Parts: sequence; structure tokens; C-alpha cells
Amino acid sequence: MAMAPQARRAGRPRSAVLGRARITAAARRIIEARGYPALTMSALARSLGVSPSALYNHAASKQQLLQWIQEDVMAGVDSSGFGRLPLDDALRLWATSYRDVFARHAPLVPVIAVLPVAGSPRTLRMYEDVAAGFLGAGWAEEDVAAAIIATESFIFGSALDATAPLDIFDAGEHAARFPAFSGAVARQRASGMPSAEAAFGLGLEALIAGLMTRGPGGPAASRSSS
Amino acid sequence: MAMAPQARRAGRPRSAVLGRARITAAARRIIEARGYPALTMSALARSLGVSPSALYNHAASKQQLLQWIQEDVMAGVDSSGFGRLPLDDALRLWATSYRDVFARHAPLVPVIAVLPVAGSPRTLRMYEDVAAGFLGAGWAEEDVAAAIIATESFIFGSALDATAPLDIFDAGEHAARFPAFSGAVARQRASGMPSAEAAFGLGLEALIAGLMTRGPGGPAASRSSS
DNA sequence: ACCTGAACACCGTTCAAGT
DNA sequence: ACCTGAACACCGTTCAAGT
Repeated sequence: MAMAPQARRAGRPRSAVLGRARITAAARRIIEARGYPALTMSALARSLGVSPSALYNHAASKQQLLQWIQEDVMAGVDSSGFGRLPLDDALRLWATSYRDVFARHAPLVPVIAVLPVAGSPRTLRMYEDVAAGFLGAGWAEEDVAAAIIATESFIFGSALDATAPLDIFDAGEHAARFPAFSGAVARQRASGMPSAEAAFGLGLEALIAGLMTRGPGGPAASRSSS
Repeated sequence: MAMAPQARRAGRPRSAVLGRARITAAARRIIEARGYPALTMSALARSLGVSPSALYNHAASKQQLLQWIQEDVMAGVDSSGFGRLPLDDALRLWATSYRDVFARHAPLVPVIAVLPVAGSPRTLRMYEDVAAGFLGAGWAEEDVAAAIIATESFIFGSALDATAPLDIFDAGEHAARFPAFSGAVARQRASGMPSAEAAFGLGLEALIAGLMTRGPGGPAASRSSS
């Protein structure tokens, strides 16, 4: 998979061997093949045939590298439904693709959740589609940002949950002391669907249904008392 | 804050100076005072007046230490409403306290999201309360686990979001290219409420409203006769 | 400008030796 | 059983030297 790295002397090469695109692609290959723990600056440099310090001529830090990856990965999120499909269908398409992408990139979730959007044009493009979808469906402008962020929070949490071991909710030896929960988990498991899939499906439908009651037809904005 | 560490020779002390409870308490003091990045095994050992390797006589790894902290922190989550309040009110109380606790412990979220519950009796106790609440409200057993996990996913995502910088959704110089989203963000900000709070409130109400339509009797019975 | 190679300041963790 | 102190195998990152 990796090119056989040619020996190279110190000094500026004739043409730059790195650059953001090549570095990001190499990082994604490592993640795909061996997972996030294998993504070290050292391993990344080796796969590119350079020394680790060379990377710092392009990326300011590993954190920045992760931001590049995030921006790249975001291309897999499908926000094409907004303005074209009914809002609930567009939300389903968006949320499902968004969760699927970040379930495969769970270590990015804590990074992206805290990352200013200004540095990520592709992410902004996506938010623009979603916001336009809400507004086009007649939503009050003051609720749109909160609705987007809330949906995204559910998506991020669900992406993390999707990476959990299948038996994460097994009470094991304590099962008898927690009969309601153990029974519910056993019953859910008997359905054959992984709990993360069932939870995402049920939660997404509930969230969308709840959001729809806030749309132009619904009982507008009760002030929440929390 | 830390006791002046007395010099101690190698060899077994008369009485154990560590133990899970003391280690966990010391870790929480460090987190409280200086945040998660400051929680290193070395700093923890120093605050306890021992050498770093001494910790490994009690905790198998830093990962296990984080699990102890998680279990300890979980005591702050309020699941006392289930079986006592109407289900929607109990869910509000539970979700709000749960999010608040983990907003202050965001680095635990990726840990806990993937952690088998069997090792955490306090977490199981909490799930038992929630499951009993759903069942007591007449929910079908097969939906309970998914409903709990879905709500928790929203909580975890919201906890991460709560740690984001206040201006995370500012498009900055690109604002003009993304007018729908930028307008929505500006309008939300004008309300004076931090976007994370607005999103959690709106999302929680939507999710609960959506879940209630799935309660006993199907999509008609969302009544909470308190 | 963009690379190498050595070095730095950490990490978590292991283990022999001590009582 | 439970501690110390030295060591190990990493990390990400910096920087002088080279072209």
C-alpha cells in the first residue's frame, strides 16, 4: 500500500512532496486500515516517506490535521434533501448520513463538537443547506439555529453510541437486581436489531416528530421552563 | 490544598495510604481545580504524596481510573422523578441533571459512551429507575431500551456541545456566503441565551414530545395528567 | 520554502528491590 | 500487600543545519 520510501537528503526537494491534500489522504488511509490509535505523526510521516518534523511545515499541530480530516470526511454527509424533499424527509437523510459518517470517525466527534465553524467551509455549506430547509418550511428564524444544533447533538451522541460494544448494556451478574432495565434490554436484543440502530431510529423519529410540531402548522413556541 | 507529602521509604506502609476512594477524590480535586488535561498519573500521584507507580497497585490503568471517576460523577444525576412524577417531567429532570453533570466532565463522554454498564452499579441503578419509569407509564417493553439510549445519546451530544466556545457558530468572514445560517445564528444570539442552552431546551422538548406520542395507546396519548 | 536528524519535554506503564 | 525509584517505549513538537 505505501510507496517504498526513497532515501532523501536534507534540503528543499525540487517539488513539494507534501501539502494538505496528500497529508489528509494518507491520514485517511491509515485510519481506514488501522484505526485512529494508529494515526500518529510518526506513522503518518512514515507512510508519506518523510520525517515527522516535515509535517510541521504544513500542519501547525496534530489538532489541525484532525480538522483537515474532519473537513474531508464531511463530504460524506448528504444535505441535498433540503429544499427538495419535505423537511422531515430531508432531516432523515441528513441525520442518517451524518451519523453513519461519524460512527466511522468517532474520535473526531469531541474535536468537531468544539471546533469553530469559521474554519470549515464545507461544514458551513452544510449548515446553510439545513438552515435554508428549515426557513423554506416556514420555521421562525429564531428557532432554526437551536433546532439544527439540537439535531446535531443527537447525531453526535448516536455516533459515539454506535461504536460501543454490542453487549454494552448487559448487566451481567447484576441482572437480577435491575429487572426492569435488564428485561427491556433482553427484549430489545430479541428483536435482532443492534441497540444502537434501534435507538437511533426511534430517537430520530421522535425528534423529528417533536420538531415538526414546532413548524409553521404546529403550536408555536411554548416557552420552555427549565 | 495538598498535604505536605512526608518522605516515605520504599516498602509496605503500616496502613495503605491509597485505595479507590482516596484516589478518586484526589482525581476529582485536580479536575475541579485545573481541568482534565491536568489529570496525569504523575500529577495525581504527587497530590497523594506517592510515586506514580504506586497507583498501579490499585488501578489497572488510567482508563480504569476514569471509570472510577465516571461512577463517582454519576451520583450527581437525578433519576428520582421516575415513578413519582409524570414521565415527561421525570425525563426532563433526569436529562437536565445528566447533561449538566457531563458538561463539566465532557472528556468522560467518549469513555462512558463505550463503557459496559456491568462494571458500574450506580449507572445500572439509574437505568433501572428510568426503565421502570417508562414501563410504569405503560410503554411497550420492546421500546424502552431504545428510548433510553436515544435520550442518552442526545444528552451526551448536548454535553459536548455545552463545552464549545460561545462563538463556535460564527461564520466570520464567510457570513455573506451563508446567509440563511448566519442569519439564524445571529437571530438566536440576539435572544441572549447561549446557543447550547437554547438547543438543549428546544431539542429536549421536541424529543420528549416525540417520545410521548409513542406511549400507551399509540400516537394519540401524549397527555401528562399531573 | 521545505526537508532531515537530533533533541526535548512529556506520557502511561512495568518491574526489581525494599519492608 | 504495597510502596520507591529507575527504566521503557512511546507521544507530539521544536529547531539548527542543509539545499
